[in-house]
Amino acid sequence: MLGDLQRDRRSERREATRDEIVAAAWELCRPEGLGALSLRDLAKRVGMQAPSLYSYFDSKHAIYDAMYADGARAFVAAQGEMVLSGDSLHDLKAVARFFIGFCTEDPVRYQLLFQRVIPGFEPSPESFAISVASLREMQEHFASIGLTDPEAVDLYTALGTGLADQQISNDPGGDRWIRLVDEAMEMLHAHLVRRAESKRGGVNRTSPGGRQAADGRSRRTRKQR
Amino acid sequence: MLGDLQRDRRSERREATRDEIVAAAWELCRPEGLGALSLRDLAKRVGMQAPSLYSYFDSKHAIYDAMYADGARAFVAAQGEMVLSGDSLHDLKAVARFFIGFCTEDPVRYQLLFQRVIPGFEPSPESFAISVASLREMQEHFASIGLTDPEAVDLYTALGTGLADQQISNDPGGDRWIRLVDEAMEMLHAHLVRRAESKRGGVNRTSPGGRQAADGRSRRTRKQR
DNA sequence: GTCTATATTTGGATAGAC
DNA sequence: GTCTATCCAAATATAGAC
Repeated sequence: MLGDLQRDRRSERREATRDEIVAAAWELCRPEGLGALSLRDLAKRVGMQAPSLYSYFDSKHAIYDAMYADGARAFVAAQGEMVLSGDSLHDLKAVARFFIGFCTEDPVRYQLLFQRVIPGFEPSPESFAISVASLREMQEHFASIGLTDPEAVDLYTALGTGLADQQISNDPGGDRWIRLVDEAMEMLHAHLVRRAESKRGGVNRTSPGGRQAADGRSRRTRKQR
Repeated sequence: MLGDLQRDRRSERREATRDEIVAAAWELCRPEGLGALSLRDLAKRVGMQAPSLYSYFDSKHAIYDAMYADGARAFVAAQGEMVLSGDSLHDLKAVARFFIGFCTEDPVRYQLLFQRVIPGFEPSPESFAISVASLREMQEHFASIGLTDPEAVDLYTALGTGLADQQISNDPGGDRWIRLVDEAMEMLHAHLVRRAESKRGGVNRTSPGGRQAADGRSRRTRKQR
């Protein structure tokens, strides 16, 4: 039992150091992008010699992978903060604001999670599983407001990533596209209502207070932003 | 005069080789992204030794810059192929299809032109000027169909890049988002019409055959996708 | 677990013969 | 303009003392 306690303290310490390294890696990448990460610089920043990092990570890619998992977990956490009302337009806006906010508040994280920029790197199955779960959760949100049509969801994700991407690329730190989020969602909502009227099935016309049954189970498991 | 002729032949040859190098660089980047370019590999691919490249380019960044200029020129050329009718919805679709087609047909080019992925690289003023000119041309297209409101243009670019980006990241080689272009543009058009009705000024409700005076000179010169 | 020392590889870039 | 030879710097990664 005493052995157990010791092992616990040790692995806690170890975890803390790993987290410290990952945090330092983010900071190191912030100014110049993910490609600018080097083990020497990283070690210096946490007060180690470069080889010592190998006590914590097997390779540089393993560090990227830990960063990926970290970013994905941040996404899940932020997603948990969202409060949905059941009103489709309101919730469309809420989810979009959340997504664009998450992307723009840390462009490097966005780069790692959503773009393939490191030659040869892809997240491990374990890290990837985190983001898959969060995307499933997002699809459940969509379903809860009656948004089950795959094409409608695709339209939504295109709008969301487009706004985020333009904001990051062309007005970093500003709000030129962020402030268009509500208008964009109103546009989409109106379109989906019209679409539903002609096709039957789509978003709720008006949100009847209560939540709609999540009748449409998500149809795709494919990775999607 | 004879001297002139000789110099001409020589510089033509030189230009041809430069082009050959740039073309090889594109191919080399295609599989793994821009970060995977190395001078040794590049030289090997064109049948040279690495140092010989320095007869043609001063540095690796100079090669990226030539690639950038090449990509921007391709954009201009493709843009020239577009035929616009003066009908706002039709032209909205045409421009969007052009843009998404251009982006998705060569994701690495998209990466170089529209994303900052190489640590420390930015295009030279001369190369950048090419893309600035093409963006001005695009804004004139917008103005010609009465799309002069900056926010409307921003909404348009967000939609365009979002569709392109999702297509590249989540369905490379497919058409899952490409096939949504027309619907997206109809959505945008309807929105702008409604917007115009309440605000006065926006897109033409219906396209009166002839072109509308490009009254609204583009209000921003800022770089924009 | 951290260090020093070093291996190894691979970059980009230069010098100088031809 | 192209080559060989080489430099130099930086990178990842390993070995082994402490």
